Amino acid sequence: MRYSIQEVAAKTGLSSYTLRYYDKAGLLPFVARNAAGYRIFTDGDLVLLHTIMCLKNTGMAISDIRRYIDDVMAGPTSIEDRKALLTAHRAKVLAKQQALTENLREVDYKLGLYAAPDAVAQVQGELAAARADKAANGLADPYPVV
Amino acid sequence: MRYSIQEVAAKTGLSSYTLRYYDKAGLLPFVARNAAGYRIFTDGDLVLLHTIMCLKNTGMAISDIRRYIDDVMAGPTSIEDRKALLTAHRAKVLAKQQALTENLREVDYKLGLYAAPDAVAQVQGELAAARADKAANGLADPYPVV
DNA sequence: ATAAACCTTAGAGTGTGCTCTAAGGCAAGA
DNA sequence: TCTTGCCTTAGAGCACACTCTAAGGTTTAT
Repeated sequence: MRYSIQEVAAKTGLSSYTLRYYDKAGLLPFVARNAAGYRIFTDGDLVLLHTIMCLKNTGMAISDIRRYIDDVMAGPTSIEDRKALLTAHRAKVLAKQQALTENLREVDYKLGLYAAPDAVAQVQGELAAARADKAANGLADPYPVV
Repeated sequence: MRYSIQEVAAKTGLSSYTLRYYDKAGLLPFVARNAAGYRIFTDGDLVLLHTIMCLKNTGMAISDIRRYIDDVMAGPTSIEDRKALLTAHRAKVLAKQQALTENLREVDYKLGLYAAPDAVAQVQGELAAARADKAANGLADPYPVV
């Protein structure tokens, strides 16, 4: 099957602007053109585009995705570079996942506090502590009077 | 304890530029000033700054963090808004975590392929399939000859 | 008193990833 | 043939989160 840029946009959820931007950035060197210069995507192109979106969705920079695509275009000789690229990327994603989980725990703690039956009392306690901290340092109270 | 902007920068890992940017964006209305206009941070301020970094690290936009800080300044009357804000944020973070995990599985699949003993053969197979896909659609082969 | 090292502000500049506009070519139906 | 609606490009514009510069005031040590 052959697909126009709008069809690919509909299939992937990317805008046609974004697809052209990716092409301009060197991410789509494999996409063919017809006699008029229109892009013609094939199913194989969609598989590669899926990989690109996968890397993008895990936070890889466009410049690094480009390096990966250059590797794919180069064939089997680039396997070592692909491995290095993806291994480094994988480590970054794992670190990000862990940080996300830790930070989310704190958000959950706050949410638990706000959902507690004595939420008002607890929040008032926090506010009192913050005011005491300012007073102990000889600083004005920045919290509006309730 | 009282801390200068540089001391807070060293403690948090944020630059002094970023701290001033956050202040300008309304994220630090609770930070006091001395007679000369210098910012004076207290330990209580660092707790709030930690919360700000926690929200930032989970991908919350500055404008939403500002709304949360406005809530904190307003005291217990804003508990419902804080709950709404954090609940919505939590859902987004969970969705992001899940997407990250799914996309990482595909990266891992690719890595497994490249690490396999027959990696070269598999990559050559992929390349052959991509070339066949182009040929089947009457399109030129974009892959350089090896 | 003066130099060095802080701090302040306003506002300009940067990097990333889009997002859109303008000007024009191509395709298909009335 | 004309209109409508695609497609193309180059390049401008935008949103976000910083990051830095310039000009000037403050603090501290010598």
